[in-house]
Amino acid sequence: MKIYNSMTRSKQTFTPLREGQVGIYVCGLTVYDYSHIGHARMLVVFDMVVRHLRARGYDVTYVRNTTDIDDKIIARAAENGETVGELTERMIQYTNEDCAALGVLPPDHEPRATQHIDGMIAMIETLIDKGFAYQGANGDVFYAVSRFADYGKLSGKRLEDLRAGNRVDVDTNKRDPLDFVLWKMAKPGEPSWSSPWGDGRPGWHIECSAMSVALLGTAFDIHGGGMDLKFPHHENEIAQTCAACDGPFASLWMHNGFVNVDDEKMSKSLGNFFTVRAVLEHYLPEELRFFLLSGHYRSPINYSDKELTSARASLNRLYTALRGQPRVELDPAVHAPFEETLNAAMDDDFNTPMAFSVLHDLARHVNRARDAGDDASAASHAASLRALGARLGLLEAEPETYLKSSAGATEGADDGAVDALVAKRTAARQSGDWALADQLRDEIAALGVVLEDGPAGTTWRRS
RNA sequence: GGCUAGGUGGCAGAGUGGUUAUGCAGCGGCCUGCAAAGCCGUGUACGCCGGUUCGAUUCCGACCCUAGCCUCCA
Repeated sequence: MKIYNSMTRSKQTFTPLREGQVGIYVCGLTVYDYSHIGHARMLVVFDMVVRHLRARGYDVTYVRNTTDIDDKIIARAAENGETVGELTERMIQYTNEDCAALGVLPPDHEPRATQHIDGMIAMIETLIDKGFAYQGANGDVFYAVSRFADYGKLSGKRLEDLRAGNRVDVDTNKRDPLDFVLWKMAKPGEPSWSSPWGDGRPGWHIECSAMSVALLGTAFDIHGGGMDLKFPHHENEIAQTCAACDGPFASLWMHNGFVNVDDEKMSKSLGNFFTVRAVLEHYLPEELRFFLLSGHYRSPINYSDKELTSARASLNRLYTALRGQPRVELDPAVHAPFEETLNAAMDDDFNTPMAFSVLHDLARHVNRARDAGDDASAASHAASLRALGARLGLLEAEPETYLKSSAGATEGADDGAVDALVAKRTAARQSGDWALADQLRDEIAALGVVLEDGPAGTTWRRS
């Protein structure tokens, strides 16, 4: 298996530190608001990665943290007139709901920053003892970036360049403007923990260093997160963990690309911000998952109605092939070549677009066999399609249910009402009243329902 | 300005030193009461300019353009 390593900027053969076992740590969410489709991509991408590693026989320990203490959380809680705990608990619940909808399996460990404060304090103490950190005049503890020789290696930046392009306000508490905070002294009324330096709370970067070390040890296989986390977050994590623990940290760094809207980065100031729940008012969760995996995980993808509609069309084709196919055992002779192709695609740095083409290929085989009257072949190809779809967390719904489902409200046209209209039209067709039948079809179409007259009768689906 | 990714047919999006990606849309055919779905057929795409090569979209160099990061951020 080959995976692109952001650290070396090349695809490399993946060899776990311990044979057959993979430890993966992914930077999760800061829970102060609903999750948006950018978060969804990160969640879905690493879910896909973990699913594939497991399918290939690795015993995976997947850790995805939650940042539940942070400036924005404190500010938002105050705004809402609720406690930090109430806000974060609520947002974690919402995120879990989003994950469940998107077929994102729960990680093995979901540490929260506030559960690991002791580990963070211990790590900061070690960094101070080793001369990598110091307390500023205001009491905050900072990491001395210049002490860490490899600083900038991941993001390809040099300290001089960073200083040259520095736009950070001069902070007289720091020795170097690039130094970052490890421990922040509490302001009155803020949540705080006692520490050797006084009451305060951890800086963002130390959280992930402490949590990853606590759950996976100092050295583990894969560290992931969004593109934007590469600098400074991951750079700082490396500086912290390597300095504190005297050893190698993550072997491989994976970064997923962004979700853009109208070819621009999503941001609240541009007003092009989409939360997962807002999108799910118009599209099925599986459509969103399909869209998020339809491009390579490192490439940017552009969110738009057109793209989501296209995902819907693809999924309709796949489910239509599955529709009416009996569930049979996999036929190894049929399945092997397709599975091999899918594995080869996924083994090559998780090439999901190519994996998708295997799914479409299989759908064509199902349809072709069905049209040729070869029911056994159609059924076994359908079994393969289901199995390989499941590898990607797709096509696991009952086709009939999926095709009749709709993201939005069905506006009074529930399944029963549609069935009744279809029955009426069937009667008209049987009596040869094509005019009435066509009129009824128009009425049904106005409800967002497409009819398909087949030899076994009329079926319908929501478009 | 520095760093990092990219520029592929109408759209989206893989990939490859010479042979079909795939999906959507289009066109023709089959099927259908008509449709829909499906099947079959159908597109001399690879930013620009040089170079290497028998041959480059694929390798090398220059150029142009785009995006992300350099500030909280998936």
